[in-house]
Amino acid sequence: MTSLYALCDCNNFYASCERVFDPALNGKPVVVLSNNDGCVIARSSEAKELGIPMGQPFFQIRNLVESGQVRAFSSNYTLYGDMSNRVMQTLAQFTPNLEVYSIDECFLDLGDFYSIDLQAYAWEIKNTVWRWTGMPVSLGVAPTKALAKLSNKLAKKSGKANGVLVLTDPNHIRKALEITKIDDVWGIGGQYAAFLKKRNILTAYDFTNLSESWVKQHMTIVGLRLLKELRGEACLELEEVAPPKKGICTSRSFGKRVNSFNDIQEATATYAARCARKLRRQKSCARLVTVFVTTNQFSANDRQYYNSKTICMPVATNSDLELTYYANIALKAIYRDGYFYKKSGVMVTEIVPENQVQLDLLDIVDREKHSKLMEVIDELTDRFGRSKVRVATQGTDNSWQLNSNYKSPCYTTKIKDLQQVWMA
DNA sequence: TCTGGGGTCCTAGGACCC
DNA sequence: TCTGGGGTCCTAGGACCC
Repeated sequence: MTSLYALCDCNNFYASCERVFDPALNGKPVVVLSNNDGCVIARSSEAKELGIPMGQPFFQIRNLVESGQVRAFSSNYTLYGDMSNRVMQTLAQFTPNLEVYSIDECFLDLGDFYSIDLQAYAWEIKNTVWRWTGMPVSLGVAPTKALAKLSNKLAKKSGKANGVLVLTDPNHIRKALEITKIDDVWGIGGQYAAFLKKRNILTAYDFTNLSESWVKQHMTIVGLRLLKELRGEACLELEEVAPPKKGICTSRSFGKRVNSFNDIQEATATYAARCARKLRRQKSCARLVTVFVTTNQFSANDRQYYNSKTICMPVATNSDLELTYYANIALKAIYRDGYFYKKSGVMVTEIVPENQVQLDLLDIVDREKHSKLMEVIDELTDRFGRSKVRVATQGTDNSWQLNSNYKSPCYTTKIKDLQQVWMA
């Protein structure tokens, strides 16, 4: 039995999300900015044509935005997450087995659909997603996940394919491998691409002609799997349920330079509480908490400082109160006066399922009470929004918070924002 | 030439992804 | 003035054990 996968990928996802709710943006260059309005993380095709690269610092294109040539948006993850759910639910109509690979990508297992007209089926998927959600997508269909990825990339690039490419014929697969540059292969990053090019491996096809032992020796077992996948042998399985995360991190750059302990303390407590909430959402607890702080690496004038501290807590927890408490102790251990800080973060690791926490006989925390309190806090947060209820250390001033000066309304999730659209 | 040998666990670091 | 924020897996090498 041969395998068959489709990779469905939203075109310019964040930019397209902004467009769905504001058709006036159609045909115009649109960019979406990272947190803190720092740099460009998504571009509409018109913005790409203007030559705006991924990751370009926003201040370098601010003039284009202010002169009206480009529309810029601060990232609005609530909106994007909701749009993503709508797209995935639509895709679920077309196969019982799918893997949500990222916020804008999904693998569909088309297992034994070889007998149907795949070209027509792929077009039906694309058209249905468009009709139901307003999201433009591209589809690549092939016998393995790596080939489906490659096929998807070609579907996007080729005017003839127009967003849908089915690669099942061996001759077509070979042709596709030949015209795919080695740097465009899924799983080949900058380091490996440079390494391979030096040895005159320039295309995906060149790569498939390497020996298994050579690839394994130089690129580990990960490279070997990729080699087999590109040759048509499926090695990567569909992961239908996301495994629980082994580490959870919340970190942000500050909206401005920060040099007061109080501000960093508030930010760090807020990040710790957010980690706790992420833990509760996946029904886990963590034993280790790490706090790090850093100054602005891009600043030539400021004195630089980076440090981190990990604390092993007596009992694995997912309580806001405990995590903010220990994060604060860690922060005090590494904080030094006299620096301008740019970023801090909290990481939790050694994660275990909530119901498998090792208890400690000397434990003085009333865990029953904490867990009930967290339940209430989560409910209030769901209803009234983030940080309406919080630990005192999180503060009320929050002058350290990020810049987000170009945010679109949360069209899909907030009544107030919906009204704004209706009134307009 | 040849310095005992083999197993496990942990960590740091390097590669990749979106 | 201004440069994102998450994650994963794999390997090498050291510590430790018998």
